[in-house]
Amino acid sequence: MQLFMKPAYLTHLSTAEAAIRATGERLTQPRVAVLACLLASERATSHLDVAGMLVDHHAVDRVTVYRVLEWLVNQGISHRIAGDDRVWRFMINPQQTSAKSAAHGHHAHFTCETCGQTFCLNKTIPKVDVKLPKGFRPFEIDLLVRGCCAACS
Amino acid sequence: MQLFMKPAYLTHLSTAEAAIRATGERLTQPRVAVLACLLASERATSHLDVAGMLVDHHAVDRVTVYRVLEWLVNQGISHRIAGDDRVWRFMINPQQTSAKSAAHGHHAHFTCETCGQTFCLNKTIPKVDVKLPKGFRPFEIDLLVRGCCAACS
DNA sequence: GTCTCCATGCTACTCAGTTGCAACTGCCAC
DNA sequence: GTGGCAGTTGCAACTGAGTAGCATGGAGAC
Repeated sequence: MQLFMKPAYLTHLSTAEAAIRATGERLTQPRVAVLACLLASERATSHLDVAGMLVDHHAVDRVTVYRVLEWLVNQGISHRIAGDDRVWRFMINPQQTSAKSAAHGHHAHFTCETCGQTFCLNKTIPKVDVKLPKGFRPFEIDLLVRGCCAACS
Repeated sequence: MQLFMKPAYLTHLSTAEAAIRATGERLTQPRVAVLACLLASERATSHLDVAGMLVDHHAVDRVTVYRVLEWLVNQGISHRIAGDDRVWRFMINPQQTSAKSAAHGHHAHFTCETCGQTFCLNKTIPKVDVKLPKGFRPFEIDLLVRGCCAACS
């Protein structure tokens, strides 16, 4: 008898598998499971969240979660955000498949000061017009909006 | 005989003292010294940098440095930035004196990926035009530009 | 099926930041 | 100037995110 709902990430396992195959790197169970977690989450996810989601069906060592998340960033599949609580949070890049260039450019996020959750704003890319001092060259622009999300308003 | 140069922050002690008096809170040596350090620094300063600057003339316990820096943020005198290395860095607010509202609004910073230093861009406030999803209310916008600073270019 | 090399899991570690508590001190009232 | 007290500081111990080293395991090539 199954008393608990299936975790949402299980429905993303095949997508995750395909994305990892596309990189040409090794296909392993922890990589598929961690990526499926990110795919299933609409919000920025910490390593602890990932480990928590996996604990029932694909228990993965916490160090491995760290390494897989870093690997996903290196592959350009996801990117990471430094939160106010000194915890890295991870999100799938809008262009899910692995083009490494996707890791660079604009990132825009919204952090709710009430519930602490972080959302990606990349669907509505903000216009930013920055004038830098002489000699400063920009590579990448991160935008973080703090406020109150729809659920907490 | 004085073999070493006077640390730069010593010239800011009186300004720091005045700013702390203006808050109406207690005037203590660690508060004056830490604030003088921030005033003397054009870049974002970590608690370790502050403790290092003070070690010769105003040695302050590291826990006290943490507490004073947090107090300065609460007073609206400075603000803090979460860096890529999970270390808080602190900067004086452009409107140095203590209006608490100064802590809210726009913050714009530039982080050099070569030397790791963070600069404040508030002299040239960038234009940001963000469209948020329905129900999301913004309080504050942080902008972080990554790139290469003038010295490293 | 075998072999090789990369990924994983485990343990131990580092380090930024926090907590608890006793001692100290700035400031106000007298 | 003195006394009292609340807020601040310093110290030691702790927490928790992230990292390093190393033996083992397993994916993929042959």
